[in-house]
Amino acid sequence: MEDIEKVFKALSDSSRRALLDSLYASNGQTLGQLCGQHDMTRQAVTQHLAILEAANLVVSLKQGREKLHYLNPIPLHEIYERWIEKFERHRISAVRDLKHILESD
Amino acid sequence: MEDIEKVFKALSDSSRRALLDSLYASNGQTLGQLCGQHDMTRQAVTQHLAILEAANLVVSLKQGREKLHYLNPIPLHEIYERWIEKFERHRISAVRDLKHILESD
DNA sequence: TTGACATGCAAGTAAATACTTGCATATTAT
DNA sequence: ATAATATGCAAGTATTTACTTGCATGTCAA
Repeated sequence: MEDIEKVFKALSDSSRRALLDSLYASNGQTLGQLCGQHDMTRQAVTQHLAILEAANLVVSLKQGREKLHYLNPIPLHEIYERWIEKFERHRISAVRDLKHILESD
Repeated sequence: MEDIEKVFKALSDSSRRALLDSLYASNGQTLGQLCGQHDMTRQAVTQHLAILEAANLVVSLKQGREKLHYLNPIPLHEIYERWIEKFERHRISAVRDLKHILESD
């Protein structure tokens, strides 16, 4: 799968976005800590984290028997460069044009 | 479904992202024109466009027997505000910190 | 008004996805 | 050493999703 495809698919699930929010609030959490904040089984959290890691949105590091999880903002930056920036550039005028088009029916 | 959920799900499919690219290259295309550029059945394109419309990424307008499709950049802006901007703010330092963390194992 | 064209609608199928369950392995503390 | 803790692995299930198929409706041109 293409890299950016993995990122979008990872972000398309609300449980995974909630995990990212947890890590934004407190970076470097263990699997157990993340489980404590979300109403999912540990295995579900593990699988979601694996998808986030495959998308490179999360980087993990084993320390003893614990696994620490860190956010990586780079894939979000890539989405910005590919899918936000160019639309953002003409956003105001594009919305104005769109309104005119829709009014003319 | 939450609004931003619809947007992420809409963006998580490569066929739909390709349709957005087509509309970015040439806004206001009919269903038939979009079908001509993508190796999918008309019905598949219709269903993808319905998902893009439900996410408000595309706005359509019937004109006679044709249906015209226009990009709407607002949902992308909302993703930017909710999911990109705040990570972007500390991106450089966050990546530096991440490297140090990963080097220390 | 008849035929060609553009799109709509809905049921069915196959594949992908999220989640569960049960057991296994590795690390730390007593 | 032993028990508690933290995580890994893998098979099974249920839901969602993408896609196909077939027919229906609406619009325009000759």
